[in-house]
Amino acid sequence: MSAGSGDMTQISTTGKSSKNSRTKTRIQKENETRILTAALDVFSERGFRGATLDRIASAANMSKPNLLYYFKSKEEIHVALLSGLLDVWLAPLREISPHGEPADEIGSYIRRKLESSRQFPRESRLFANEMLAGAPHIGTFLQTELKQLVDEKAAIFQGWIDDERLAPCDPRHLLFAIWSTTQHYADFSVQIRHVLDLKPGDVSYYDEAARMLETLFLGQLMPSQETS
Amino acid sequence: MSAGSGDMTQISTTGKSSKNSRTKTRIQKENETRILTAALDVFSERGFRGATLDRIASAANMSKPNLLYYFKSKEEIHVALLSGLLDVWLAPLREISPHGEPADEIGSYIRRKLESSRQFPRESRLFANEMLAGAPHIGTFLQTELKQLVDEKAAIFQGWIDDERLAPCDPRHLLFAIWSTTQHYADFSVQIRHVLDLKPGDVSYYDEAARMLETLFLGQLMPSQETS
DNA sequence: TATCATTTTTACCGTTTGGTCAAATCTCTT
DNA sequence: AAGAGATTTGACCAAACGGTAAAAATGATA
Repeated sequence: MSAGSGDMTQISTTGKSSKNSRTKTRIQKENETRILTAALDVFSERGFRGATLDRIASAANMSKPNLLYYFKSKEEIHVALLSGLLDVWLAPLREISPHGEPADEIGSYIRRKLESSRQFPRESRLFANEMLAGAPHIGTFLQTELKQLVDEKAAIFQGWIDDERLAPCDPRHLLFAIWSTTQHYADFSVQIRHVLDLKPGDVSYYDEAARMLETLFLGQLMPSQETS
Repeated sequence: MSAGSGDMTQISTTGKSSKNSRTKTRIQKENETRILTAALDVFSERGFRGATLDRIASAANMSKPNLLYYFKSKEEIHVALLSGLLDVWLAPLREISPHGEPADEIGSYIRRKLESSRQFPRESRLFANEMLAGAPHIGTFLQTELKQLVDEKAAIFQGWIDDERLAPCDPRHLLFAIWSTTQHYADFSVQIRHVLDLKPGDVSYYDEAARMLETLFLGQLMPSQETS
C-alpha cells in the first residue's frame, strides 16, 4: 500500500521507439494516427484507467482486435501518446536564451506556453492526468531530462538575478508559476468557462489570459506602496 | 460524441444530503468516516473511473458488501467526498474583505490557499480530477455558487483597480492565477519533487513557494526597466 | 490472375468490475 | 437472557474489461 511505482514502462524523449521493420504501409500510418487521435480524446478526458479499449476503438471507427493489431496493449497506446507529448512539452522551454532581455525571454516563454495550452488542450490534460496519477510512466523523464533542462534554464534566471535584471526569487519556482498559470487554462477550462459564463467550445478567454499573465509576470500588479 | 453531460448527480453546498432517519449510530459514524477517508485516498490518486470499490473497501478494512451497506453506490461515495470538499474550497475565498488593503487581502488569500494545498493535497487532487473529467458532478456548483462568489469578489478587486490601489487587470483572471499557482503545488507535487530532487513525502518546498508567490503577486518580479 | 503478405473480423477467454441477496453475527435495550 | 434492530459476511451475478486465436477479406506485386 506504499506510493511505490510498479514495473510500469518508463519513457524518455531520447529513446526512439521504432521497433517495427523499417517500412510502414500507407494503411499502417493512417490507422496508427487514427488510433492515436482517438486515444488522445479518450485518455485526456477519462484518464488511463478510465479509458477503455472499446471506447478508443469505437472513437477510431475500428474493431478492438484491429486496434490491437497496431498496438499490442492499452499501455502501449498510452506510452506512444506520452512520448509524442514530451517533446511538445519541452519545446517552449528549450527556446529560452541567456542572451535576451529577461522580460523578453520570460514574456515570450509565457506566450509560447499559453499558445501551447490553446492549441493542445487535450495533450495538456493527458499530461495533467499522468501527473495526478503520480507520473507512473514519465517519472524518469521528470527526474532526468526535465530536471536537467530546468537546472540549465534556472541557471540563466539566476544569472539575471545576480545582474539585478530580475528580482530575487527561486528560479525553479518561477518556472512552476509559469507552468501552472498557463496550463491551468487548458486543464481547468471547464471551471473557467463556467465562471466566465462561456459556452462549451468557447476559448475566447485566452486573450484576456495573456494580458493577465503579462501584467502579473512582467508588469507590476501592485502599485508601489506608500506608508501612510 | 459530444461533450454533453449525462444524467449525473449534481452537487451544491446548500443542499443538505441528510437522507437517513435522524439518528446515527456510533458505528455508523465511525464507518462512514473510515470509508470516506479510504475513498479519498483512492479517488484522489486514481480518479473516479480508476477507483474500484474493492480497493476502497480494502483500504477501509471492510468487505465490499459492508461498504455498500453505508453508501449505496460508488458514485454516492464520490458525491459525498465532493460535497465535503466544496466548502473547504470556497472558505479561503469567502474571507476576502473589501475593507482591507489590496496587498494584505490578496496576500493573505494566497497564504490561505497555499496552506490549503499543503494541508489537503488529496482533496485538491480530487478536485483536479473532477475538473479534468469535465466537472460532471459539480458543474452546477461552478455555474451558481462559485460563479456568484467570484463575481462578488471580482467586484471588490475592480473597486481597488478603480481607486488605483491595484493595477488594471481582469479580476477573474487574477483569481485564476492564484488558484492555479497555489493548487499546482498539491496537484503536480510529483513533478515538483522530481525537479527539485526531493524524496516522495517531502513537502519542504512550500516555504519557498510562499516566498515566490509573494514576490510574484505582491512584489514586482521585474525591476523597472530603462531603455538603453 | 495467381500469389503472398497485410489487414480485418468473428468468436471467444479469463478476469475484474459494480452491485445484490440472504443468511449469519453482533449490539443494544429491556 | 431474550428479542429486535443494526451490522457484517460469503456466495453470487451480469456486464464490462483487456486481450487472444484463427479464419476471412483485402491489398500489393508479379
